[in-house]
Amino acid sequence: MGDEMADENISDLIERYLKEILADNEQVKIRRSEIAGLFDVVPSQINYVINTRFTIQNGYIVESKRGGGGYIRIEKVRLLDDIDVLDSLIAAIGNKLSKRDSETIVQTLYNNDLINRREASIILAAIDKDAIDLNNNDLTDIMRANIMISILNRLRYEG
Amino acid sequence: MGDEMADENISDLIERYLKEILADNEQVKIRRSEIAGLFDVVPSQINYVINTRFTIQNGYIVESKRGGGGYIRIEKVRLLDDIDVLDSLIAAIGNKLSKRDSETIVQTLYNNDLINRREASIILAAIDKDAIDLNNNDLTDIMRANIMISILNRLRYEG
DNA sequence: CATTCTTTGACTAATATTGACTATTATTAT
DNA sequence: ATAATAATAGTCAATATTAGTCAAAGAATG
Repeated sequence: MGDEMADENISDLIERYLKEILADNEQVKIRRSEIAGLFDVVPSQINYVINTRFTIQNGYIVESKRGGGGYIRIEKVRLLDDIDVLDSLIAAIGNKLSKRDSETIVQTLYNNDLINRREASIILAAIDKDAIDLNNNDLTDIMRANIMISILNRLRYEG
Repeated sequence: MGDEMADENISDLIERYLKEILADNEQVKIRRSEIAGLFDVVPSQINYVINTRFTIQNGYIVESKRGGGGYIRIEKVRLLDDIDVLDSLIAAIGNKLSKRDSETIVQTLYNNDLINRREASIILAAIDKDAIDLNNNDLTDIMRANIMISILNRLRYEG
């Protein structure tokens, strides 16, 4: 317990390396194979580190591009102070979401000043039954849940 | 290290070069082989850059002529009014929509002041690959098209 | 021991780059 | 005029260069 550095695994080291850069920068842009080479791990371990340690819940958004000149960019975002509403809404959705419940959620977001009227309208259009219909009510509810969760995660941060 | 990775791919550099000219001019007229020579790439790469980055959806029209004195001209399109923008975007979507094209559309909406930055990112969240993924690329593109059209239609009367 | 977390690598997907071949237009020769 | 040649740009498929996914194996934890 006294010497706590010694028991870090490589994923932790990579996480620390990236977060040290992010302490001084709003974002870090890497070439996956370079970082993998630096720590002598397979490239896909970089994905593992990112998926487990740089989530939106932790205040990071990640984007990437493949092909020549490809990269992975990790960006720090400022999380909103009051995210409890979002957390509980996401938890309540689970993996299916009915049209009626989705409307309740949008209303809740509006009541909590997390979205304005126009944003509410856009969200409702995105999960409109005709848009996401799949000739299968269960699949439609799953799709609606996925889209809604994606949007709720977006609302976690400002900008 | 940190903010900048020096290595952008060449296509991005060519795109940036042309857009810098277009920032000050309504159009740019080039000789394909000259630009290719300038960036030390094969001439057909110029076509690749144009086809992937100067589409009508992004507000450019391209015309060219072969033979002696041949050229490629890229022209910024002036979109008439908001409804026209939305109509032409909807018409251009058809029944499938790739991630790349969807990003172009959102950029066009933003450039034409039809949506703000936050609305743009909500829309992108709604059509995010992970959200609408169905283990089937074709279905994902269809779903993306449906959702985008639904949102665009909403914007028509949302004002 | 059971469970969860980490590490690995084979396979997949997306994007960029290249070059051989084709098409069009202008210029030159007959 | 017409035909040949030169000077452009276009298309498409092969190859190269990245990152992503997933499941199995291994390690750590309780």
